[in-house]
Amino acid sequence: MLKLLSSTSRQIQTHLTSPCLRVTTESQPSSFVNSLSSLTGLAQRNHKSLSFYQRAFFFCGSSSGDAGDGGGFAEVEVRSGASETEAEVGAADASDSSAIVPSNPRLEDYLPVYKCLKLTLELVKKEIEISKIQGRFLQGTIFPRNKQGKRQFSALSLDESLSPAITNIISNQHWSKLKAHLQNTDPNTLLQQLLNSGADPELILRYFTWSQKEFKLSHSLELTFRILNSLALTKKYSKIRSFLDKFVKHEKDYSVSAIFHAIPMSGDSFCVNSILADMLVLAYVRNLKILRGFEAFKRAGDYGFKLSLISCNPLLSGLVKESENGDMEFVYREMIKRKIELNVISFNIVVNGLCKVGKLNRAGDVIEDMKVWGVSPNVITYNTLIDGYCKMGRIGKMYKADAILKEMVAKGICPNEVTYNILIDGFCKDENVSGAMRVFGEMQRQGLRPNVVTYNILINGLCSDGKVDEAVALRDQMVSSDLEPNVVTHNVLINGFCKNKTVNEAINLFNDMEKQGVDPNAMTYTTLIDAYCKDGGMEDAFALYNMMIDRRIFPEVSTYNCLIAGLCSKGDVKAARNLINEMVSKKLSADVVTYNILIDSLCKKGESRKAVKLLDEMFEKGLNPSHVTYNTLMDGYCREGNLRAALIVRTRMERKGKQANVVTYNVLIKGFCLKGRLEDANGLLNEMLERGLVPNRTTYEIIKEEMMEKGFVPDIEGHVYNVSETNVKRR
DNA sequence: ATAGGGTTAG
Repeated sequence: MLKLLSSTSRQIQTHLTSPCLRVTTESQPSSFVNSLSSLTGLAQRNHKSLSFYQRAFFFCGSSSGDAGDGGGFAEVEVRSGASETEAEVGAADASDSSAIVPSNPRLEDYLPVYKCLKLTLELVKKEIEISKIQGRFLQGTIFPRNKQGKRQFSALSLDESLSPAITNIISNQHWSKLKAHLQNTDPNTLLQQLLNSGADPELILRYFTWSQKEFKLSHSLELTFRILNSLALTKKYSKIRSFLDKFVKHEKDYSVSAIFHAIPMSGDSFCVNSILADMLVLAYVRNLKILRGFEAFKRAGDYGFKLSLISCNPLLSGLVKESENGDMEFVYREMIKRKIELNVISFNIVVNGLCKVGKLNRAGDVIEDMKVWGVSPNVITYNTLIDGYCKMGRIGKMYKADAILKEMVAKGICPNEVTYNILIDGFCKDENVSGAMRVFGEMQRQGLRPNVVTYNILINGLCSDGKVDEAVALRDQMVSSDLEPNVVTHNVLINGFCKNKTVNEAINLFNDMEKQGVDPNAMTYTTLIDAYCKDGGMEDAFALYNMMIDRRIFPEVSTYNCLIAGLCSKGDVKAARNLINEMVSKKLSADVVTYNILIDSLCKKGESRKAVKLLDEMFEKGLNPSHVTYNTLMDGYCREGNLRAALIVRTRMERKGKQANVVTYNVLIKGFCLKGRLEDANGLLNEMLERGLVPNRTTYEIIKEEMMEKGFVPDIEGHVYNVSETNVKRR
C-alpha cells in the first residue's frame, strides 16, 4: 500500500511512485511551474483515458541547491487519488484519498499517465517556441520511480533528436532511407535506441522484423523480449501472439531457460512477465510442440512466472492428444500445487485423458477432487466418464455405464443427446444392438430428439451386426423424420455393404451420394478401396485411387495402408515399397498401421525375425507401437512354434506400459495349444479372466477347436460367457 | 485459449 503524500512539497517528491516528467531549464523554474500547471491541465483534458481522480502535482527546485532563480528544474507527476485542491503547487493534505490509490500498482496502470506527460512535454516545447515561457528549455525526461524516488527503469527519454526522423522513416516504411542511415549505425544499436526512446512498440517491431530479414541477423533474446514487453504494456496482445507464433516456428537453439532468463531482463512487472511466459507456452502448444510447451510449463515454476488457464488448459489437452498421459497428470498436480485455479474444463480434460488410457478409477477420483476444489462436474464430465467405461471397461461395463447415468441423474445433472449417443454406441460396440435400441427408445421417452449422430451410431451398429437391410430402413426412417444423412451416414452404409460382400451395392450408394449433394470424402474412397483390395481387385482399387486424386480429394495414410495391405496379400512387396515411396513423396509418412501391415506380411511369410527389425525401426522413427504391433509379432513367433520369442515380445510390450489384451491372450493361448501345451493355455485363459478381460468369439473358437476337440475341458473358474450377451454371468 | 458422441486401414 502506498502512503499518500502529506503537506510539503519535499515529501511529494520522496513519495513519487508514478512516472514523473522532469524538465530542466536554464532559469526561472518557478515560473515554469506555473506554466506547466496550465499545460498539464490542458494535456489532462486532452487525454481521455485519465480518470477524474488523476491529478497533477508539481515540484520545482534549483540545480545548484539554492532557491534562487538560476538554472533549475520542474517536475510534474500525474497520479491517482489526489483531490482537486492538491493539484496546486506544494499541495497540502491528501490523507483522505488514500483509498483510491491501487495497493499494487503496475507499470501498465500508469500508461495513460505516460501519455499525458508526453503530451505535456510536447506542449512545453511548443510553448517555448512561441516564447510564452521564459527561460530556455534544456531537456525533458519522463521516468518511473520507486518509493525512494529512484529510477526504476531506464529513462524513457523524450529528447527525440534521433527518433522522430527515424520513426517517421519506419512508419512510412522507407527502408532504403533507413538502410542509408544504418551505414554509420549498427542495426542492433538502433534497436536499442528505439527501445530507449519510448517509441511506439509497433514501430519498433516493424523495424525489428525488417532488420532481421535485411541483415540476416537475429537480435538478442533480451532485446526481443523488451519489444514484447513494451507491446504487452500497450496491450497489443495479438501482436505478441503472432510474433511468438513465428518465433516458436523457426526458433533456433534457444533453450527454454535462456528464453525465461530473458523475460525478467526485459522489464520487472511480474504481471507482464507472467503474461509473456503464458503466451509462450500457448504458442508452443498451438504449434504442436507440446513437449516443449510442457518443458516451458515446468520451467515457469522455477522462474516464478504464474501461468494461467489460457495456456494450461490447452497444454493439458495437447498432452492428452499426444497420449503423454504421465505428463498430463504431472501438469494437473502441479497446477494445484502452484494454486492455478482449475475450472470445469481443466478437470474435464484430465478426466478424459485418464479415461482414454483406461484409468477409470483415477478418473472417478478426479471427479471427487473437483468437489473439494469447489468445482461442480457437468454433463460433459459425466459423459466423458460414461464413454470411458463404454470404450475401456471390462466385464459388465454397460452395467457400470448405466450406474453412472443413474448417479448423474441423482445429482440433478440432466443427460443430453450426447449422453444417450455414448450409451447407444456402447451397446452397439458390445454387440448388443437390442440393448442399443432400448436406450434409443428411452432417449425419446425422455423428450430428447435423436440427431444425425444417433442414427449414424445405430446404422453402423446394425451394419456391424450384419443387418444391412435394417440399417437401410433406419436411414429411411431418419430421412422421414427430417434429418439429412451426412457423409458419415453414407460412409457407414457403404462400409456395411462392403463388409457384407456386396461391393456393387456399395458402389450404387456411392453414386447416390452425388445426387443427394453429399460430397464423398477421403474415408468414403478409402472404404471402397479397401473393399476392392480385400477382394483382390487391385485394378479397381487403383482406379478409385486415381479418381479421388482427379477430384482433389487427397489420399490419407489410411488410404495407402489399404492399398499396401492389398499388394502385400498378393505377395507384391515390390509394388508395396513403391507405393510407400509415393506416399512419402506426398509428404505423408508411414504410421503405426503401415508398419503393422508390413510386420504382418513378413510374419505370414515366416520371417518374424525380420519383422522384429521393423519394430526397432518404429522406435527410431518415434512411432509408438500399438497392441496390434506386438500381438502380430507374437502371432508370427507362435506360428513358427517359437513360444519363447513370443513371450519375450510380450515382456517388451509390458515394459512399454501396455498390458496384454484379449487378442494377446488369444494369440498366446492358440500358440500353446498348437504346441500341445493345453494346461498352460488353460492357465493363460484363467489369467485373462482374473484380469477382468472379456473373452471374445475368437477365444471361444480356440477353446472349442483347440481344446475341447482334443478332449480337454477348460477349467475357467466357473465363468460362462455367452457371446451374444453383454454381461458375464457367474454361476 | 480450453472439455464429451458417429465412419476406414492392422
